[in-house]
Amino acid sequence: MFPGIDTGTFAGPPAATAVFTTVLTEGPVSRVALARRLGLSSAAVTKAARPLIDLGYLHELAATERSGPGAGRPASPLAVRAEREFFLGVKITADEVIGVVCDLRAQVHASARRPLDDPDVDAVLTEVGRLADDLFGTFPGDRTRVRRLGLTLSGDIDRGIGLVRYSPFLHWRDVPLGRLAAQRTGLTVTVENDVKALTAAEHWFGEGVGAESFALVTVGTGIGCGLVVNGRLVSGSYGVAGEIGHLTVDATGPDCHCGGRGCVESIAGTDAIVAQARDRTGRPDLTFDEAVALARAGQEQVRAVFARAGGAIGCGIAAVANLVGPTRIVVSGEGLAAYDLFDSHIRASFERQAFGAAARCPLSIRPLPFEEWARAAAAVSIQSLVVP
Amino acid sequence: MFPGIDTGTFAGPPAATAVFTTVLTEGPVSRVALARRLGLSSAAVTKAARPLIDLGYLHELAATERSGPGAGRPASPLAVRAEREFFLGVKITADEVIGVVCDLRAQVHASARRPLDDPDVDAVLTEVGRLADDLFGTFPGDRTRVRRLGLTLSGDIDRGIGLVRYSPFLHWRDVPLGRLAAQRTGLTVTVENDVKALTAAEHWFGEGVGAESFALVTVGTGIGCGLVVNGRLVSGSYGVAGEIGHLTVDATGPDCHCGGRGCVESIAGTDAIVAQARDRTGRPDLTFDEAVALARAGQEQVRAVFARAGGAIGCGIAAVANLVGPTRIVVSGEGLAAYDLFDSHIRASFERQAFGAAARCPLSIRPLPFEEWARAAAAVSIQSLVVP
DNA sequence: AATCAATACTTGAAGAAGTTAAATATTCGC
DNA sequence: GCGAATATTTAACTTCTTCAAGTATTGATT
Repeated sequence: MFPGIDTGTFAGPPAATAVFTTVLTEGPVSRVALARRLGLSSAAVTKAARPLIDLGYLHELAATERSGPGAGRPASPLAVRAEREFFLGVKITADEVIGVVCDLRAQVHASARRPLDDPDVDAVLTEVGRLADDLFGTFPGDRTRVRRLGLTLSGDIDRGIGLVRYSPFLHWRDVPLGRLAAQRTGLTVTVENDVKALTAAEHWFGEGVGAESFALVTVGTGIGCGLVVNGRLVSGSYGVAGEIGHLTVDATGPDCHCGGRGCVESIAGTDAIVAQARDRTGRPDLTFDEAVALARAGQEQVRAVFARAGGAIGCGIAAVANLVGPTRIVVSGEGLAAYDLFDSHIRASFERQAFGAAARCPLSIRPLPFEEWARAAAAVSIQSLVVP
Repeated sequence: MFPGIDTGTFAGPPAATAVFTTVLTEGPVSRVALARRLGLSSAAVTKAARPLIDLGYLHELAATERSGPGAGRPASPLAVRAEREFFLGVKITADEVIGVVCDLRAQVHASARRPLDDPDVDAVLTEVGRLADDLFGTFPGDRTRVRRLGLTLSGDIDRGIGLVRYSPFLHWRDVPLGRLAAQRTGLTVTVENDVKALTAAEHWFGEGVGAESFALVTVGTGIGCGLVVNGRLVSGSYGVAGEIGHLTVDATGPDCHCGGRGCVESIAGTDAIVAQARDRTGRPDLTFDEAVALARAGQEQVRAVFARAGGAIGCGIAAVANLVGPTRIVVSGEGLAAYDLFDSHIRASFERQAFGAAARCPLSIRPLPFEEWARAAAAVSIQSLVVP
């Protein structure tokens, strides 16, 4: 059972995978509850759990206080032994690499970042290696328990073979990043698109837990979206999916760099907001932060820019709700540092444009801690251990 | 094996279901090809196929001419015996019921329609019963081989329990149509939303065959969309999915009856087109057909109305491509009687607004034969036999 | 024509994964 | 301490699939 667990794979019977992922994502659960949840017999759960316990991935919690009617043997819930294994997660951006060490439950145990001034593949790999060293330096746990690394970056990625098909900001094409990073670090590497990783992380370890379908929207320079439908991440047949930033919301709106017109991003992207704020205030050197400050100070024209942006984002989110009907939607991203200026406009626009019962979809709007992106990379690495 | 095949269920081992659906949707295939396609051993395919052949659902085709390199035993491909079983499909609209009899491969063998002048549940059931009698009257095959009925109508449907939660045009709420129709007809009944049914039908028996993800857009009074993602029909957590008609495409556009603004439907729905055409021509009694005639005759103002409508539909379709990235998209529906007026505008708008590689998604734009909706109902019934 | 290599399919034994039913464990309320 | 209730384990059995070996059928080669 789980023959190759120490050589890097974790392929067991389907029931074992199901049991492990359920315990991992839905906290301590008793065997009977698992059996009901997964449609298995409790005997099957007992059998599936045994090797996982023996290998140290799961353990039994002390019997909990009664919750039911009264009588009966108390349950001994199964829980994940989070320190059984640790994972490196690294997000690569245009100007820095950000890394964390997480345990099996995606809790962060160490974090670090390094600047990046050369987009060359080799230079990036070197910095990733140094970042890993930095992380090992501050990581208080047993470093022999780190065997996996998750890498994320924006662009067109083939997760299956660890290939970066195209990265616009690093100017990479067809870089076999997974293989290269594995050679450098000696770790088992998973590569994934950053937004998809964040979506997967939120689906397994965040607000998306238990949702059959789920969407995560990131607001920033670009406006992106990751989708989980019927429990699976949506990838898009041509590599494009969740491109909420280029939905048309205003046929008479500004031209977009994508060639379209009135795209969400051309109204609500960071650059678009700055451009509009400069235009309205007549200050051609205004920065985004200054625009935020002006809006917070009550400058009506700049506030209107943010209101329009929030409205466009709301329309985009409503489009997601109308088309795929997710159980819940999380809105996040660096751009949401200006959270307070967006929130109400996003909600108002969403509620107006969501069709019928789709408006019942709960919206969480919250800024994102900086290391969350790296944590998502680690989360993808955790997934790759559990569901290869 | 397949113990209840004659009592209405068709639940066999997973491999058998997989083999049958693959042969059904992807035409005659040899056992080896099936094994490769499904990730099974050829032994498993042989064993799974035996009872299906014995029951008369599959048969072996004569060995085909060589296609490969040369040597080797020729394949005896498996094919579906289409006349093994027949299916009734009925679409219920506001003013008529349309029905067909299909074989296992969803080929139409008889078709009929009856007017409907009373939206009362009982009256509709009576007409469905009479329609079934009409169909049996003209059906040339063995009517004891008809055991299933598929019913479709627009609205909010729970396929699992055959419940019509809400039908706007019949003013039904929570009608257990599946149970009622089963009592009347003595058949095993499946109920499904009409657009979802059409999507499923196209996915199994039409242009969507083999596509991992697929979208079907219907243009008419309403503008709807059915989605298949990762091989499964998208249902929407709150019962809403594929609501392409209420995506915002023009923030400064007309108010929509849904409460939103600039929705696709408020620009490209049949009613919206008529209203705009009346407005532009100053003829308050203009009908849709007259508007089509004027446009075809070259009346520029009316042509512009159709152009704008096509543009809005193209934006909606681009939104689908950008968000879920289907392998292909079929555009169809009654409204496409005016196909020639829409086509180029839909394509142009789609190509402009589809992001990057999403524009590679092939678009089929074609009008829909009237009985296609009823055939889709039969197709859903076929599915319910194969995958209960 | 006989043989060989290639490919398709079948068979039977062995194994994996799950189920049912019965046994065991642990608690509460009396 | 006893019985009812609930959780977990165990063992026997069923079902499904694969593996390995064998059969079938063809084209190419001798």
